[in-house]
Amino acid sequence: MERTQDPRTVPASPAGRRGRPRSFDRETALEKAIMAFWEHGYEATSVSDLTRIMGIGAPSLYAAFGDKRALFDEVVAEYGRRYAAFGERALAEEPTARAAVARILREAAECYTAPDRPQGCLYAHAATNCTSPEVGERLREKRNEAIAAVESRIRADIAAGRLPADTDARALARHAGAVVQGMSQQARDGASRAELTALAEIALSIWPRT
Amino acid sequence: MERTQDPRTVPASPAGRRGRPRSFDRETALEKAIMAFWEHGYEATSVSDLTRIMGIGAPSLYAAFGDKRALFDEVVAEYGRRYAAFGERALAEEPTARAAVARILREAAECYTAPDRPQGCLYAHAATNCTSPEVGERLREKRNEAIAAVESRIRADIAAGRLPADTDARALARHAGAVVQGMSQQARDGASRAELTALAEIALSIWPRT
DNA sequence: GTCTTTCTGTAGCGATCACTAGACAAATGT
DNA sequence: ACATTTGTCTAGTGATCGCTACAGAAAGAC
Repeated sequence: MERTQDPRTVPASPAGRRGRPRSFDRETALEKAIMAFWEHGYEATSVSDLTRIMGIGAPSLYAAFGDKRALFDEVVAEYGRRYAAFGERALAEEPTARAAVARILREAAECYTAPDRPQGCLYAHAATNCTSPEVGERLREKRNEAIAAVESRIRADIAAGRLPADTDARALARHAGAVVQGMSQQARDGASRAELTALAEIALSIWPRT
Repeated sequence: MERTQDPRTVPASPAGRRGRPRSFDRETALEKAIMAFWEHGYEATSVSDLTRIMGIGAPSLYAAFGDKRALFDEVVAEYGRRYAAFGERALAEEPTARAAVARILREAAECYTAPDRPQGCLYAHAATNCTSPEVGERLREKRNEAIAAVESRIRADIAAGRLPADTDARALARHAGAVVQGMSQQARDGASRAELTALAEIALSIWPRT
């Protein structure tokens, strides 16, 4: 539990590592995998797709990442850190639930239509209709956790008197979540950034003005 | 072009049809296929899944429906007639765009959480992350057509003076579409009918009171 | 140098995919 | 009766799936 670090996640070459060093950069390979899963989803991205896109052989992929499922788990985690953190940041940094949701909707419109990236949200689309139930369940939890986080932020505002006491926090959170999820779908269906932004502004008008 | 009717779609047994009659009911087999594709999506439903669920052998399936792709096309068409027609009906029957959208959102909450049926909307989920691009494109068109239909209904109301002249019809239609699509996702993620109904009522509050 | 360790490339594993050839079964037409 | 037409069944097609055995290549340890 001291020197034993998982050899798969280690950068391979720096001092102490014996044997032939890895011939590819693990991080950039993971980034390619993120893009592939993001665009085509878990099932529709085959291991041979991955090896071609990542530029490595299958045995190298399995040595570095475990198996397809473990690679996807790592992709989901890294995607969360790199591309889906704007939600948590907004909830943490904005002074009110309304401001947080407003920022989430606006940033979602931008994030989901960023050029040179797959459109929409990986959490929403990469594991729908999944043969492996656990993979689908993993992203389902991510979606429900996101809605629950908004809900508890709303509850905090209600408790602080910033929102009416009879506010239906759960429904309000589900509404925000539904709009975000619908925006992701529409981004994949070809909606422009301007269209999603206009959509988001309309959705925001349900919130009582502060 | 007169007596030649596609033998695959004909009920098989009534007078005039020679040869061994079909040993299963084509309509109920199609209904089973609808449920299977609705629940698991196009790719995740294998032909052997279908033959097991429909209770027929693979050659019978291919003789009666063509191939997997043609069966799915027929499933989509029948699903549209049986389960997704509430949208068109609302747009045709309600006196205003607002009333139509209100009815669509409320009926979607019910339709997407009907017991003993797959949750959510087949159009929204059955062909995401699809290996075959045409299949995915087919349902994408359905989704975009639905939004366009709402948009033109809104434009009619604007032209008739029932909505302000500066109303952004496209954004308003996309908003309604996003809410419906998000409701479908959340139904699949476990939301109850009551939760979706509450969500829908909130979304409706963006519309100016008539 | 040689030994050990680790990674890479080839080549192929068994399982499943969508799909079908061919033999038999069951109806109608004459 | 018999021929014709059509459906069903068994059994299997080639292709692809995720994954890996094995041999050779490239590094540190001695």
